[in-house]
Amino acid sequence: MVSFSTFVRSDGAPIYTQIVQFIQRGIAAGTILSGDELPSRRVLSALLGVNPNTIQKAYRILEDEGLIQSHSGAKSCVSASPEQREKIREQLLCDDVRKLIQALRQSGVEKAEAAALVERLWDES
Amino acid sequence: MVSFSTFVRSDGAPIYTQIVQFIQRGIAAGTILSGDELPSRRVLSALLGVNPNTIQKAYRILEDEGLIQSHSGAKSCVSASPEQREKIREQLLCDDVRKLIQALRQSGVEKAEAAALVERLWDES
DNA sequence: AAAACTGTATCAGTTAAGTAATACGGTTTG
DNA sequence: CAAACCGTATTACTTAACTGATACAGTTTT
Repeated sequence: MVSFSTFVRSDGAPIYTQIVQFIQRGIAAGTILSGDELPSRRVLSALLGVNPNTIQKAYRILEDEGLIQSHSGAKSCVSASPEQREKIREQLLCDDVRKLIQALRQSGVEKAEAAALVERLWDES
Repeated sequence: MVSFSTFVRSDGAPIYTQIVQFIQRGIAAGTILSGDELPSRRVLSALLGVNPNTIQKAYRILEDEGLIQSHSGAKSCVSASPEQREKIREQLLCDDVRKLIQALRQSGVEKAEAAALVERLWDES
């Protein structure tokens, strides 16, 4: 069963987006494995204090991406192949890093300072 | 006069937010200096192809932060003290980097790999 | 002074997010 | 079989974000 105990609702991003990313990153990290059962829409909605439709929206997106499978009546489960996992990991990482690089460049930061900043702040979180 | 020639409208973030960040990062980088005139609401809206109200919203935020000054009838101009500049630079950088670190952590990336990734992707953009 | 600019304010329209209630059919469990 | 769960679908409402159009008063420029 996929655990949401480490899930933290953060900034202004939509909840369903945060849920999608939580699953995606869990798969990328290897924390969430293929075959793992997902909490039902009703259970997770009660757990996170949101509407079941919000969970459904997130699960729907993940299913469209081929990362989970849903069968009417039964619990949904993760179904990410190793190829998908590696692909999504690479994509997530590059997207995140590129976004930071663009921001730092606009702030006049150089390559060396950027890398140093990442290492310095890594342990403070 | 503050130039928007390097401004590129990117992802799904609100335009007024992107404008605010563009100015903030320009000040942090030293590209935009105190005393520089800003394009008027109408001129910039025509330049970027958006509504004047969108520009007004961005300028209003910057004024509330004390980074620019507006006098009814006259052009707005940048008014960021060196202390403000350093403060905003530190804040922007840390916010951006911390956001990345949190994302990479969730994806199971280690500190060394993160720094290496930043350096590797730095020259590809 | 007149024209052309400027910032400011107000109202309206569209879209998306989030919540809510309800219903139906399939699967699992006792 | 029956109860309890599951996924799915539909409709409606509220709120905020974002954009758009217009009008008004002050400043600059000629």
